[in-house]
Amino acid sequence: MADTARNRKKNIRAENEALILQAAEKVFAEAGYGGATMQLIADVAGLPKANLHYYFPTKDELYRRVVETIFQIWLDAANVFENSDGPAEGIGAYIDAKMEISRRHPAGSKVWASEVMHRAPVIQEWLESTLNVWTDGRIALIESWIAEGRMDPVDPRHLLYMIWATTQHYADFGHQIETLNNGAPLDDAQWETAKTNVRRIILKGIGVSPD
Amino acid sequence: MADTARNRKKNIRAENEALILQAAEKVFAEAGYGGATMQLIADVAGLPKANLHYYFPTKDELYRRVVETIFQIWLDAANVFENSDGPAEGIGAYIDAKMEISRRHPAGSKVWASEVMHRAPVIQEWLESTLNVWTDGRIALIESWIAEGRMDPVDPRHLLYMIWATTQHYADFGHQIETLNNGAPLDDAQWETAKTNVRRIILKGIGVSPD
DNA sequence: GTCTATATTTAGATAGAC
DNA sequence: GTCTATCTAAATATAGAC
Repeated sequence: MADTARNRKKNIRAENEALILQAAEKVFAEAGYGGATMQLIADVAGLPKANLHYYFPTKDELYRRVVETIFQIWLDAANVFENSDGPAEGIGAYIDAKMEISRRHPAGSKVWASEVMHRAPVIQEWLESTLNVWTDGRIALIESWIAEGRMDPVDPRHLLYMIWATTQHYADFGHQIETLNNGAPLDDAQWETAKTNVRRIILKGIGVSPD
Repeated sequence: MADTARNRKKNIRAENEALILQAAEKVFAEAGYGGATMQLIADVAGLPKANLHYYFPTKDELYRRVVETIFQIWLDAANVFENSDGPAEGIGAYIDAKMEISRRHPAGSKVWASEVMHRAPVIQEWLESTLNVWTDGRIALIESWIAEGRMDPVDPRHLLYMIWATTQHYADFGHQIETLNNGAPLDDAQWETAKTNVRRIILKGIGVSPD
């Protein structure tokens, strides 16, 4: 009985936190940290402002939680890189995965971009540790592929930057892309075209023939 | 005499406006529109806050002026595209010009990115007119190169997006790149490496051999 | 766990002396 | 043209009844 009550409370908490985090991601993405207000997030979430402060004591804490959920998604996508047996599959799948994230989580991508542009007040430590280690590992992997003659001797670091830049552009600059598409979001076929072009140009650019 | 006095006043105005615009660009880039405060901009410019309001009545007006100065720079760079006789020179020079802008005007690039991410409240009209026309013109030019067999039949639109994304990434995500470079900004040699890699991968990726 | 009312701080903007 | 003092609005955050 006590357990049931406790579980019900837990569920309410989990549901409301998820609701608030979703609204916050959207508002932080569209207005930036400084432009976002607790009132607006509350309105989007459909809750009174005081409830936000009940679940997340400060705006800063809420923002931090939003950012954390994002790089978890990115880390998951990074695995396709590891579980491949060559540049065509590994880099190709990584590009596909990143394009899919841009399509499915555009708000998250924008929050990340904004955070980095503002000198990463929240994720600086993570950039220096996790991302740095991940990048070095991927660079080593790419260098081994180059040594085996499976792709051109490009600078792996700048190749990674190009992949990040190009794939995230479809989320971060989605509004510009939409405007240049007569005000309409890319449809399924257009996303497919985008994905194919990005993958083909980059793979050919580094001397890899697609599978 | 009256003329001299008038000119002196004009100079003071011009100088102070330039001083404020420079400080504002920096602050808007680092804090976003919502995070930037007139007080902070005034501090960076070394002027009392009231002076900002004397030269720029509202924060909105000041921001608008900052954004305007940026796309003038971008438009100038776009000309190298036109005055070329083929994809190797035209696209190669455009990439170089955009990389150089990312290096010299990182703050401006960030303000632009932020503006687009927030659904372009100030530049929407300009996106729909000037940028749209410019893009269509460049697409037609690239399509003519493709028809002449001077490059692969890629989708010109997504090629342009890739160039924008990759070159601007070096400004917008400069902090992340710096962090992954042991906390140091890219030096001359590293910028050269970046530029060479970007140009080479993209040109090869679209079937163009460099000059 | 919810929500109205409110305390407190800080922002954008202006008045008015110099 | 400069700058101190100040107004007003809006933001974060909390108190306390329910």
